[in-house]
Amino acid sequence: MDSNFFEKVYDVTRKIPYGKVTSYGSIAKHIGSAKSARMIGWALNKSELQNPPVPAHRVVNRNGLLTGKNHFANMNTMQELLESEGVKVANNKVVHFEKHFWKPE
DNA sequence: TGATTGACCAACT
DNA sequence: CAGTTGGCCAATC
Repeated sequence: MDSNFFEKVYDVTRKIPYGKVTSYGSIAKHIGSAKSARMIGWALNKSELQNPPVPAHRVVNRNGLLTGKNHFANMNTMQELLESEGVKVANNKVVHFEKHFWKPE
């Protein structure tokens, strides 16, 4: 509504199907600003305050690296969630990232 | 109110 | 090849 940016970020992030992941840049690009990927991080940071909560663990950087794991309650949370959904994670990085990569329509 | 930072990405040096 | 800078927008200090 007012915060179109965050709204879109949350909306797209919630649309990520089970066992899929996406990158900040893709979301930002889908929103309209490919360079505002930094804002995605801000949005997801507050995502836990949003209702319903946003699966921020399905959002990784361009390299498939779990850059945001540090912002989770526990650093293992993100990796465990991804593995729990079928996404293999090695060294805080998504394995076969492009394979699990999901692009917002 | 001005300056800094922030879960990024891409280009340049 | 590695480090720095620019860019985007919003929130925090």
